[in-house]
Amino acid sequence: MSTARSTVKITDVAALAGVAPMTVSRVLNNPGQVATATALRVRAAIEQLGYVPNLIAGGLSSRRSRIVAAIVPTIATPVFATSIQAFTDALGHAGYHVVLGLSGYAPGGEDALVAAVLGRQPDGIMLAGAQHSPAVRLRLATSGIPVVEIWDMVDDPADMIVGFDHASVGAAAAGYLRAKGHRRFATIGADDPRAAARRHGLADAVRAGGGAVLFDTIMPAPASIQGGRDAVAAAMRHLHQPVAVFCSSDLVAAGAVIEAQARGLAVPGQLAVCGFGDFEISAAMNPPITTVAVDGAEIGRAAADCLLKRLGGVAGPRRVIVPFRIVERGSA
Amino acid sequence: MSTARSTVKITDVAALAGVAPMTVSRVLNNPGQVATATALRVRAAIEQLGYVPNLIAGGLSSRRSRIVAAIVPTIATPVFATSIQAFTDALGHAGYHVVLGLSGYAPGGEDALVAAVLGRQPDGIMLAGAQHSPAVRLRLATSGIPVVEIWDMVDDPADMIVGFDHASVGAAAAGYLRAKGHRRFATIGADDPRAAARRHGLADAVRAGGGAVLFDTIMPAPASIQGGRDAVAAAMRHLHQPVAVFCSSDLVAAGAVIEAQARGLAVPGQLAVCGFGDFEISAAMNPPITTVAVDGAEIGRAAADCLLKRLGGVAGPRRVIVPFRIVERGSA
DNA sequence: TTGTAGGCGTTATCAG
DNA sequence: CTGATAACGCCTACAA
Repeated sequence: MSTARSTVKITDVAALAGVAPMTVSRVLNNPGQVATATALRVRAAIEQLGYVPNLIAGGLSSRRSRIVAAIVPTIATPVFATSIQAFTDALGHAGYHVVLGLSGYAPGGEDALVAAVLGRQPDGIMLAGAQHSPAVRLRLATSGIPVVEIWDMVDDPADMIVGFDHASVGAAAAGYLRAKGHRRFATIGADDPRAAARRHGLADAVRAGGGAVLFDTIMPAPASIQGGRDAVAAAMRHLHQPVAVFCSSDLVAAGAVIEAQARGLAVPGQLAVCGFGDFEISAAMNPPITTVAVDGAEIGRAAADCLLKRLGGVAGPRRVIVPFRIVERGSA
Repeated sequence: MSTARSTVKITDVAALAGVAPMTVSRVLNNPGQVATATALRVRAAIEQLGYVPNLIAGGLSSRRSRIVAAIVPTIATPVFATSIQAFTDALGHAGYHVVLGLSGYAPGGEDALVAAVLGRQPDGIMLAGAQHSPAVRLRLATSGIPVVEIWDMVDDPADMIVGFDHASVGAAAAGYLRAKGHRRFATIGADDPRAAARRHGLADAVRAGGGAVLFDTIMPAPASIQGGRDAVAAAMRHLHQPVAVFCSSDLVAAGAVIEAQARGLAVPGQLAVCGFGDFEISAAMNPPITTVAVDGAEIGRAAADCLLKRLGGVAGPRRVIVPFRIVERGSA
């Protein structure tokens, strides 16, 4: 490859190879349609000129941008970061690029972002959660492109959805903790809709079983370790008997364990702690933290698969349930 | 906004508003040039039709994609995630979208990614680190677009660079720990070039001061809490006197503290621990972890500023040094 | 302040 | 298997 100028275009390659631009295009996009000898000459010319196809022009012409948008509240927390990582990897291998949109946790942050990103003519779009404003839903519907929602599960997704039911997570945690003999509960969680669903799932199951939820702490999203510490510190002013705390995130759970230990409370004896997410920190703590494990990377991969299937014209499932499971460790 | 079909284009808006397409374009891109009354009619038409400009077409025509590429090894670790978060936010406010590229830590992962993403005709590109293959450097140079490297500092950046010198971080940590009376050291770190530079910076300073580095542990990148635990567990078979460990990441440092506590070693008495990054976990641990703080979000913001300045035709600094500082806490 | 003409670089389509 | 032609939807440049 020579030190080519930046403006090598398909016509330059075609001229050097002695073919029409269309043939160069075919070598790149439909190699099977081109005679081997011709393709060889074209590839040599591409190499020699350092030609990089202009995907903007190609996208305009073909009406396929080969871009997929991914919109999540934040990537500064492991939940979405792992999914985005896997999603981007999977799509990258298929020749797609991911445009990242960070909507924050403020209501309405999503709308402007979706509008802006749709102007990019993405071939598909991925969104965190299944709760979107009517404006967003309308935009998605009129855009006509495949949509995958992730990290949630509802009966009526906008299009496709990959995740699990959060209320069931709470119920499963309640079942596990009850089986361990706990009857008094507390929750600590971030102010976000999915965390709320898990909290309610736990509370409903606990009450149905004759237990009690003595204390709820809600902190601004995203969840944090320090938030967990602070919440336990505050709760200890009110709670004078052992409880089991269900945390909206393993970060919170880790904070709860740290604060308990700093106060000389036995974990799980005086404070049993159950987290959510199975982040790395949970297995590495001492005691290791019992948690509800969800494979965020698998969610990202599955979401990419859904999109790629649809873009390939294959009808895939509308709802993909990625299982969660309770990982019993030392903290509860 | 009615439930418009997906293919509303600028000519539709123009027809409805009774103006030329160019006037619609001006309303969107150069509002100052259009009479207020005209602009009002145009905006009404845009609203009514639910028009979303096709940025692909606009980009092809204007030769400005309003896309910026960001290429980092991973976002599954707080280091780059916070920078990407801030970078994306800052550019989003200026009307740019970020295309995310995840190169991994394997050598050569960057090359294909840069080539592919340059086909997208980004207006600028951000890369983690200042060490790139000759192929990548050539591509960047011939592309002619602004480049910002982040999280490193060298004399000869590809173009612009925002970060700090990693050897100095190691030296500063050594200085701090020596002042605390430590003479025996160990390092635990990920196998990545910047971590290596910090390690060497520490080792050089330690030796220059008559101290000794007794033990080095290198783990595959990215760094992890469990990696820190394992490293301390392994080191304890060889070390029978107190040492100060310098960790390549606060995750590693947290693992070191957890493992030490699990073994009944006093921190900092028998094992002093210094981390890097000032991630949330460090302040929240007990004892809280002494670390070298770097503002990853500030790096992302500054990188965005550099790019935006250049794209706006303003000459900015080539090298922006984002300071680090030692945060003294309980672990060292 | 507004409009007209032309082209951005590629690919769909149809013809050979 | 290869080529010619005509868009794709918008914006730059110039003209009125």
